[in-house]
Amino acid sequence: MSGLTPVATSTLGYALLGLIGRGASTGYELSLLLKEPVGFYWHARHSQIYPELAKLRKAGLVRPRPVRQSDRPDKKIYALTLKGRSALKEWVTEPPREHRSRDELLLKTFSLWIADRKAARALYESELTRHRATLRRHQRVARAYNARVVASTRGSATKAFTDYATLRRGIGYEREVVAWLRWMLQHLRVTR
Amino acid sequence: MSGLTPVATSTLGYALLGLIGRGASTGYELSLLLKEPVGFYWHARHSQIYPELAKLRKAGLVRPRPVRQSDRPDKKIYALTLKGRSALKEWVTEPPREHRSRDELLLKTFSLWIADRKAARALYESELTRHRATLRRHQRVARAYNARVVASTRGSATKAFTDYATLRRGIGYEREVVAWLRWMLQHLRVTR
DNA sequence: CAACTCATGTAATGAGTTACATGATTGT
DNA sequence: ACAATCATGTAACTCATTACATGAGTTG
Repeated sequence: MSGLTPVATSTLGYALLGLIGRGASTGYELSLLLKEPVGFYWHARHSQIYPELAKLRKAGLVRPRPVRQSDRPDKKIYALTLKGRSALKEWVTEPPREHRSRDELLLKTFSLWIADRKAARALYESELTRHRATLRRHQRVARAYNARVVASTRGSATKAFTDYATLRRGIGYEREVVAWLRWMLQHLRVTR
Repeated sequence: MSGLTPVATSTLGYALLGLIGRGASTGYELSLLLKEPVGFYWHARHSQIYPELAKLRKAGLVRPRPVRQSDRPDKKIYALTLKGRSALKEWVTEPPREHRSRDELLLKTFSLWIADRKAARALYESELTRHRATLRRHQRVARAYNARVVASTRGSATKAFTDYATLRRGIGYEREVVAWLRWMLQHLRVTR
């Protein structure tokens, strides 16, 4: 009667299902995606991905198709099974478990009262440079989507929309960090 | 000649040093702090804390003082050693290692194209409620500090300032999440 | 009388990183 | 010659969660 929780896999497993659901992929391709665009909010390395794919296969959520190649190593292209597709669909709208974020820079900030002022300035300045670069990168990518996709009224069930939605969050996040870093530096510059 | 990295402990170890450096504490007190105010950016449970305190003690970074009690269990109050204090001071301004954040809600958003629209709305609405509550809680706490502390010109080396700085980041973060969730809901409400 | 606070630990399991291992092709 | 790309795996280790374990005093 109530909402039973059908935990078929770990969150990483669902990350892989989500990627494979957009198009059949090899473990190698998944490792690239979980590094650069998707890796911004869910990161994993190949050493975690290959064993997880084996688990998904044993659970009947994905099916590999072996592809022989002559010039490069053979590969396996994974696709969702019907079971995998419905597991993904269910998981997507279940409330996320409270995840305890860990932000090392904030942890350092908490103890900044003990720090050398000059060293502190250097830290926040380099962080500002890093985050500004990330922000600009996100914005460059976003310009491609922008008006076209989102202005379309029935967009929210398209991959283009969900891509843009995550990007938008990334931009908002980085913008906020940059503003905060600038505020920090303002207060660290007052040397008196 | 160059900047050698003096990794004396894990990041959790430095989290504990940072807390103990503000005032000698028991493992129990540390576990409460790493749950509620500090836990917003670095969370840990008692089962991780007690073994870590033992490691810090063996490394000579903290020193426990046993306190016998009659009405409640005995306890150990940990204080920083000189070595512990300088380890903390060094760590604070070292660049944080690129931490790969994991945001389950964004991962779900990425695959939202597959979801049932009504279920999706419910998800983002409940997230909005949660984050609005957190934001209000942060803002209530911030009102106490506000003008008084930060307006003081030489504040940045005080615990009150660093507390306020982390809080401010928390407020900015939650505000951004709330704005993004509202944007998401706008697009999910268009049912056509 | 049940739940909560104070107080400290250990054990088992799961998640994630780093390192080990191999090997052809292509570009600098 | 050297590094990078494609391609897949395993092993050792660290980090983190959940569960096990105990026990007095207070609050509802």
